[in-house]
This record gives sequence, C-alpha cells and structure tokens, in this order.
Amino acid sequence: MGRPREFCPDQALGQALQVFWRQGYEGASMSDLTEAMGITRPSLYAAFGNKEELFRKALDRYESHVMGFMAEAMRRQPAREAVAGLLYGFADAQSGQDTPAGCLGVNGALACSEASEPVRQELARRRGAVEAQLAERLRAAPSEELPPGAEPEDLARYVMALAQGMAVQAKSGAGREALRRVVATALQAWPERVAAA
Amino acid sequence: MGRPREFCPDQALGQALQVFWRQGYEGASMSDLTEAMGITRPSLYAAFGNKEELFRKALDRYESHVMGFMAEAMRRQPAREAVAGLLYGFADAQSGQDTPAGCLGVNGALACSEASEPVRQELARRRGAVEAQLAERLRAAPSEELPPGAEPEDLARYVMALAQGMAVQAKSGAGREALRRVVATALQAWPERVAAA
DNA sequence: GCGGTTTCGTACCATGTGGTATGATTCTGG
DNA sequence: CCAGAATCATACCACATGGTACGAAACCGC
Repeated sequence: MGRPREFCPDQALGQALQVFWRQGYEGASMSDLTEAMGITRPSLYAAFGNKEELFRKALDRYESHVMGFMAEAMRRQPAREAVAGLLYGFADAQSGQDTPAGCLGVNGALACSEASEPVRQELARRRGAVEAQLAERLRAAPSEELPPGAEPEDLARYVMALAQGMAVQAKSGAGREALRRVVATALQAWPERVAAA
Repeated sequence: MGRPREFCPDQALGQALQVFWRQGYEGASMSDLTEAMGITRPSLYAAFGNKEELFRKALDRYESHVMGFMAEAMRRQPAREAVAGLLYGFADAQSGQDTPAGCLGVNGALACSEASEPVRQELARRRGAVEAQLAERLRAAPSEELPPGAEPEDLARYVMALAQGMAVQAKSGAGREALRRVVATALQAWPERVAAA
C-alpha cells in the first residue's frame, strides 16, 4: 500500500547509467543524475540508497545489458574466435550511436579524489575479473590454437589492454570503423590456422 | 625588486604534476595541490594563473620530462624498433617506482563534468597528435618493414590503443613486468625480418 | 471515510569547491 | 632610511556538492 511511485526504477537507472557512462562517477553530480532520471533528489535516495549504490547498480546493469555479449563470445571455438568476438564486441559497445563513447568501467573512475577510491578499486577489480576469465578460457584451449610462444595469462592481459585502449580512443573521438580496424590489425597477428611448425 | 618568493616554481610544478597524475584534473582539489606544493593558495594563483593553467603547465612538463624518450624512439630504424622503443618506453613510464601509476594524459580527464570539457578535449587532441606523429613515421618506412597488409594509420592507432590500454592496466595495479610482457606479446606478431613472401 | 503507509516536492544542512581581497612582510633602488 | 614593489599569510567570497527533514499528497485495507 502507500502512494505509488510515479517513475519506473529500471528506466531511471538506465538514464543514470548514461550519465555515469558519459561523465564518470565523480563527474556526474546528483543534480545531473536527478535531472536525467526525471526524479527528485529524495526519490532517488529512497529508491537507490546513495550515489555510490546507484553507481554500483548502474554498473551491474551495464555488465548485464551492454556487456552481455561476453559470455557467448568467450564460448566460441577456436580460441581465436573467442578473442575476435570479444574484441569486436567491445569495439561496437564502445562506439554505439545511442550510448556514450567508451566504456563505463574505464570512464567511470580511472583517476579520482581519495573520497572515491572505493569506486576506483571496484572497477579495477571487475576489470581484473574479466581478464582472469579470459585467461582461463585461453588456458583451456589446445596450445595449437594460441599464437606460438605466448602464455595464456600474457595473451589475456594483452587482449584486455587492447580493449581498454580502444575505450580510451573511443572517448577521444574514434568511431566504430576506426576501432574495428584496430581489432583487425591485432587479429592479423593471430594465425587463423596453425601453420606446420 | 620586491619580496623574493620563498619557493621554487619548477619544484612546485613537479609536485603539482604528481598530484594531477595520481588524481586527475577534477580529482585534484586546490587544497590537495597547495598542500603537496608547500604553497599557499594566493601564491599558487600568482605564480600559475588558475587551476587549468597549472594543469596545462604540468602537462607540458610531463611531455618534456616523462615523455621525452618519444622523439628518440620514433627515429629508430627499422620501424619495428621505433614501435618497440615507444611501447617499452610507455610501459616503463607508466610503472615507475617514484611516479604515480598510469599516464597523466589518460588519468587526467577521460570522463568529467561539463565544466572540464576543455581539459578533456585538450588531452584527446594531444593523444591524437602523438598518433599522427607515429602514423607519419610508419608511412615513411619502407613497406617491407611493416607487417603485411596493414595500413600505417591503422598500425599507429593500434599501437596507441595498446599504449593507452597499458595505462589503464597500470592504474589498475599492473606492474612493470606485466606491462613489458604485454609489449612483448604484441611485438611477437610483428615480423623481425621480412620473410620471403 | 478513516488510519496507516509510502511517495512526492520544497526547502534546507554542513562541507568543500575554485578563486580573491587585504594587510603585513620583505626585498631593491635611490 | 625611506618609497615602491612583489610576495607572504589569513580570512573570506559565492557557489556547488552529497545528503535530509518535513509536511502535503495519494494510495490501500478496513
């Protein structure tokens, strides 16, 4: 019972996500957020807790909605296809027409005041988790599927560095085509089929 | 004439650089800066103008001191050596023991409030300038020095993406050894000498 | 229709922000 | 030793920040 809320929390969260994605955690003020969400300040606090909790919820939504392609991409065979799926997926997600440029996890809080350190560390942690997931995927692959002389952990870190670098480039103005060419350039080095050693 | 200043502007600028490098443009408050510089607020404004001008001066100092290796690296022969010099140089600069992790240009203002847009755009512009410089270097190279089937512009963007990605990784906690392995992994794809086509 | 409950909107709080006015202090040139 | 000039330190400004208190409004079960 009680007075029914006049906004859809999910839709409001989507708007908040856009703001955080574009301006980062500290760069997004409560006024920016409430305005974009079409909500008053107390409504926001009642529904989402505080700014940090709201950010974490936006982050969850980002991972499930925008980064949802990752799980399927990781499962592709052979390993090269998995990496290609990830990199092209990142490139597209970072250069969407209806979404801000770059990656929420990278834009969010790379550098920040000491007050936001917890947020920064959480984002670093999540990036590490994805990298570990990819490393595991590559470790499970037959060694013939990997470029010769590369450890799965190093490959995973290399692929993630490329993805995060594309996020920086996207935020700097690089378009989808440019990002896809970056991926293609990287993939040229990864043999399509194993040549006779 | 007049009362002599009691601090060394160059040394103070060095301290300011450290703070901006660690916390970014918006994440660094005037109080953070004055405290690190050992200077009162009015002294800072008298000597450096305002926060944005101070940042630009710190940025200039960063480029000339920390990124000073770039010019020499770009001139190396063949092209692969130039790229290797750049990437290892970036890796080392981003993982110094006495300097903050990552890259000032990337940490500085990837995402920010609208008020700092000029700073963000300036950083994006400078990243683009370096990329253009590298593209020109690669365009001048004999095509046998480049990996087959890659345009100089795409290669340059790829290399810069990797550098910026390493900056994100460094800020996330990756150490020098990890970054150098990322570079090594990338360079394995670049043929040391041209195989007979 | 009434009590209980939840949300709404306004108006507010303490604190921190970038930036300055001001007067005391310390130097140089005459 | 004094006048002018530049820097010093303190105290302050208007404004924005994240976060809340509070009363009116809108719903449900009885």
